[in-house]
Amino acid sequence: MQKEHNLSKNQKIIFDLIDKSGGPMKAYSILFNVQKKGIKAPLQVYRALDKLVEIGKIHKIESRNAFIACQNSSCQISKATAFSICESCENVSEISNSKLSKYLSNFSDDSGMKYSKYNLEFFGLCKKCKSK
Amino acid sequence: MQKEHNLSKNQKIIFDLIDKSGGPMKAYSILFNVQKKGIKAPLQVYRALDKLVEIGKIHKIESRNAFIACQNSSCQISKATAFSICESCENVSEISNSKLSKYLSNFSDDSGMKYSKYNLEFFGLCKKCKSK
DNA sequence: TTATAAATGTTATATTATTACATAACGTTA
DNA sequence: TAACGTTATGTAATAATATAACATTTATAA
Ligand SMILES: [Zn+2]
Ligand SMILES: [Zn+2]
Ligand SMILES: [Zn+2]
Ligand SMILES: [Zn+2]
Repeated sequence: MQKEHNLSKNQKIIFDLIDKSGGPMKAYSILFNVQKKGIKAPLQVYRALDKLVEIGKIHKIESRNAFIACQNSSCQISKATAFSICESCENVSEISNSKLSKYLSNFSDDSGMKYSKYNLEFFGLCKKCKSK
Repeated sequence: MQKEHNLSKNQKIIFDLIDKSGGPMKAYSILFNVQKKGIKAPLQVYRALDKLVEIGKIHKIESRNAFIACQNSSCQISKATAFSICESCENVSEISNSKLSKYLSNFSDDSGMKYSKYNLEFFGLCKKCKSK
């Protein structure tokens, strides 16, 4: 059972926007879209984004400086994320593959470092773009 | 046998700096450090960085907006990169593990997407920081 | 209630990266 | 060598991404 997070007003506005968009959104595009709802400053957006990332409702796509709603109901803690990114249309989707996540979560090398978190980004061409 | 890339003047200055630093460096810190050598503008730095990334002499640590010299002589093409990052001291090292790279290079899911590239970042505490 | 933490509002500023345009150096081959 | 195309450089301006600092309000809970 997951912990229920009661989102605050700004957090809810911003999460709903990202979630409905169905894809990755950039911070200033989010800002532009929520100005009519009274969120006027970048910091208001970044604070909500930080919190949403922290509780796993969204993830940051590091290579794109963009944020996407979690598409994987079981990953509320954002400690093990994997994405596939189309380099042509920039479509992004979250990879939910238990073998992969098991493999990476258990990965260790000879550095003596214990990894508590990872983020993996795969790049390529999606079906649509490949057939063009 | 790898292709020999003759670095241009600016590319060489910037690669040498990053390489000697032994760790990740940020673009504007690089800029500051090479101003005495005549490189005065951000764009000069970013152009050299782009080229160095393209030919695999350096990699970008996406989660840190920083650049590190390739520590793995065999990865001149930057298509399959993995790093371990200490969240306390920000030490970064490139992971060179043939099992891991084989596993990820061959990874495919049911999306019909063929992945030509990946970047993986592991996070945790390094030995030193753990024992503090 | 009272204190504590979490969230908000606002202004300013810092950091990271690109556009646009002009010039110079380099490598190839006629 | 001369002409051509490609790559690299120089410079100024600006765009895009993100945080600092400070004041106030709202939610949580002892
Ligand atoms: Zn997720
Ligand atoms: Zn695509
Ligand atoms: Zn490398
Ligand atoms: Zn450390």
